[in-house]
Amino acid sequence: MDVVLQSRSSNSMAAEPEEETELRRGPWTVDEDLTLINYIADHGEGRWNALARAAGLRRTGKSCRLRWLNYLRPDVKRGNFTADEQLLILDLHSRWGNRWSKIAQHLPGRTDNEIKNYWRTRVQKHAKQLNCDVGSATFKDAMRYLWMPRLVERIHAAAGDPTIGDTSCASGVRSMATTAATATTYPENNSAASAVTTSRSASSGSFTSELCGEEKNLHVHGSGEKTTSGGDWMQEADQEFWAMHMQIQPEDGGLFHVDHELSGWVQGFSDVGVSADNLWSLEDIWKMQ
DNA sequence: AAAACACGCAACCGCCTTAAC
DNA sequence: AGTTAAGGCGGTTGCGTGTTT
Repeated sequence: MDVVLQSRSSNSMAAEPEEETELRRGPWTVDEDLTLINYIADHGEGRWNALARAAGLRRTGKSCRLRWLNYLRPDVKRGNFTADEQLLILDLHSRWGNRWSKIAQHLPGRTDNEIKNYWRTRVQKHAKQLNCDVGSATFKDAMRYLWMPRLVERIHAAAGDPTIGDTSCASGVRSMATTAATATTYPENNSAASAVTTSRSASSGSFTSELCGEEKNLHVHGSGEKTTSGGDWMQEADQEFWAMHMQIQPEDGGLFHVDHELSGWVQGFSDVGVSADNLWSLEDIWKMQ
């Protein structure tokens, strides 16, 4: 069943007579959207190839399906992801990987395409800034112990949680436990290493040693952050991440360990006389590499 | 003001699975 | 059991737009 596809760069709707049977590609027009919406309203969705023909749309069934599911469906939620949604994405991705449609099932109104785009544009960008792979232990550490707790802080702050002033590792993860536990249910919750599993153990009292290695609270700097779901919370967490992996002083005066993956860098920094205090910007880190 | 660059996102591609015949 | 078409999914592309130089 060969079809002739009109070039993506050619958006002209003024088809020549001999092109009447050509399938269109590229951005959808308002007319096409209305045609699809009206047809589905009358006849329902499914059997997309037949639907495309019956509706008089010169599109593939696949294209119609994609347009409907990702854009035209009335329950599609638009706009930025909330902190809850971002937290959920990070958590579910940590256990399921790139199973976008599966992840999307737990975010009502969000499409797999949108989540995939979010991951690629936001999350992978930060992995790149940390100069690590998204599958690396370094990145997972940053995600679990800093980005996710930071998101939970934002969720609680937005909800007016008075305990949110305490931004310690323990309190952040403790908060994450309650939020993640109530955010959704996980039909395949079998990942012992996942952040939420960890945080669930946190609620039973063993979180501090699990997450921080020692019974020490890491004091992270309040940055006058906004309590809305927007903002570059990852950037802030990046800074905390590097601060935590340098040998900075916890509240009791002890020292944190330095991860194996980062020890080389840390040594390099100390070689050139760089302390944790002036490592507030990733830009500086890149320059020093 | 203009060119270069970076980013976000809609849409397409190709592969795999499933269902119908 | 084999074939084929449709649906579903993850990966990738390319365009529009905003930002930086």
